[in-house]
Amino acid sequence: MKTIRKLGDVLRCFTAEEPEHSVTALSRLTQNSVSGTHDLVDGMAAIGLLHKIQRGRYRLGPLVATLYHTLEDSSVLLGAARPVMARLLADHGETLHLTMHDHGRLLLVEAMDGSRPLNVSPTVIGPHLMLHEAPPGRLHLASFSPARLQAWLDQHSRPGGAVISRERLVADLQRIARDGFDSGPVGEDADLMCLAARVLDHAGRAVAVLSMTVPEGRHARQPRAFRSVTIEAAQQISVRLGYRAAL
Amino acid sequence: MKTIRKLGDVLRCFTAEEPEHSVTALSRLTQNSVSGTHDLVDGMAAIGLLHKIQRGRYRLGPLVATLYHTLEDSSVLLGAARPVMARLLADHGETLHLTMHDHGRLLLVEAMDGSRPLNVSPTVIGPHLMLHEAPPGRLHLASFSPARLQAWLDQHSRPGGAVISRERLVADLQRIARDGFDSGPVGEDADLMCLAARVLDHAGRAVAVLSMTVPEGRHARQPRAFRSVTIEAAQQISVRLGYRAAL
DNA sequence: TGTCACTTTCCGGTAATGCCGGAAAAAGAA
DNA sequence: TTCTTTTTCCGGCATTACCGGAAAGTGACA
Repeated sequence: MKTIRKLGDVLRCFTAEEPEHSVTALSRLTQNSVSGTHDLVDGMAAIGLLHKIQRGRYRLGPLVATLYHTLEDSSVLLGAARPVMARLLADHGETLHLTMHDHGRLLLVEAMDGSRPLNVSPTVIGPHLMLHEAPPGRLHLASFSPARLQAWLDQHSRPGGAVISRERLVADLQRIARDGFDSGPVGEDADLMCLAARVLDHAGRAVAVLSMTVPEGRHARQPRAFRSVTIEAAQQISVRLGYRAAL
Repeated sequence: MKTIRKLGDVLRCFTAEEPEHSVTALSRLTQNSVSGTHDLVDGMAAIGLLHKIQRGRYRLGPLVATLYHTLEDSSVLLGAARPVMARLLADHGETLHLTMHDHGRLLLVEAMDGSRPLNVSPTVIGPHLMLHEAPPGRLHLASFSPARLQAWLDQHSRPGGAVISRERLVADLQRIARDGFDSGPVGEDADLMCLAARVLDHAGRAVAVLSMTVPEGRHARQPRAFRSVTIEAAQQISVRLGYRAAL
């Protein structure tokens, strides 16, 4: 299904930072011919996935909004997570994210903006991050099957490498998988501390990750408290999904 | 681009009422072979547009949420409409919709739930409606080019027909285009009164329709007031988009 | 206004691949 | 278990997505 993969590549080019693209820009980004990209983009605009503002200016289209509304109405995960996240936000005012992963990519399902005078921008966590670069992604990695993890590592730890020490990462992931929790900076930014906890569904499968990202200063004052409220909230979501802790 | 059209067809099968489908169900709905549908759905799940819950149970996927968040952050229309709609909701408490259209289909961009004891369900307006069945869609039709309207009519007024009187509809559309406003029931439901007004962008093009749907009883009491607040709100959105009324 | 540089759009030939029916595998139902 | 239903896999064929090149369109600049 080459067409669909390309379609996905094109869709992923549209981000909050770059919400608008021309045909040539997309063809460069996706490494395809201009004319081929034109056909693709034209089709996507025809079904409403993209919207053609002007000659050669494309943005995400109205179908995205339509689909999102049905997702919103029907997603058990969102339904379970929203109230818990809202409560967490009300209590602590820190920036929150709910993520999933998809074929080695981090997907942002829900983001809530912190309400404090000094708080973390909600855009720090997003699809632009490699999985291993921040706690949410590492938690996703930690729930990969061994074979899948192998494949991911083979793909990303090769040349000069995104992953510096493969052995180190694997060891970390084992610990993370055991705890269902990870914390650390986001990428290289030592001013941020991201705390991430696993969300499990009724069958005990890892379906998502809840994370709270706070300024390192505030975190340093009471690290254990932050850790426990994050884990606690993630567990509440899991329970709402039908997970029973003590089986 | 057959693949993309099919992809669109599949996506549109997912609604708030039917958020989950099996492969065979989708193949029936889209009138394609089971195996072909399987390939398609598999690919869509691979890029995250769909999510495979279990063997043969598909829902919309996390990519939809991700894309929506970037749309939300970047869409000038949403940015302009949201505050106006929120204000309108606060003032009157009636159910609101912001729609666009796409190749003869009604697309729901934003919906806000009424806050009164008796109010209209937000699901009455949606992609399931034919364009001519409710005021928002008629307003979209009214801004079609003559040729495009011809094509649409040819397609929908044929056999025993969705459109009963073609001449009547055309006359109505001319009036609607002139006023930038339409009101009437939603489909056959005479208990509902939907008031819809056109939203124009900086270049004076019709980009969306704002509508307010109220119980007929409340509407009958002060029809002119409802009409004017709806038109007023739509104009506010247009102005926020850069439209200048008195050119 | 005319020229130039660039981008988008159109178009036809061809290699690739999406599509289909049929078989196998998996999951329930009884 | 056995039977039924649904999903998944597979190979061959026809369709079509893809590409390069040409044409049309757009904006910049003098």
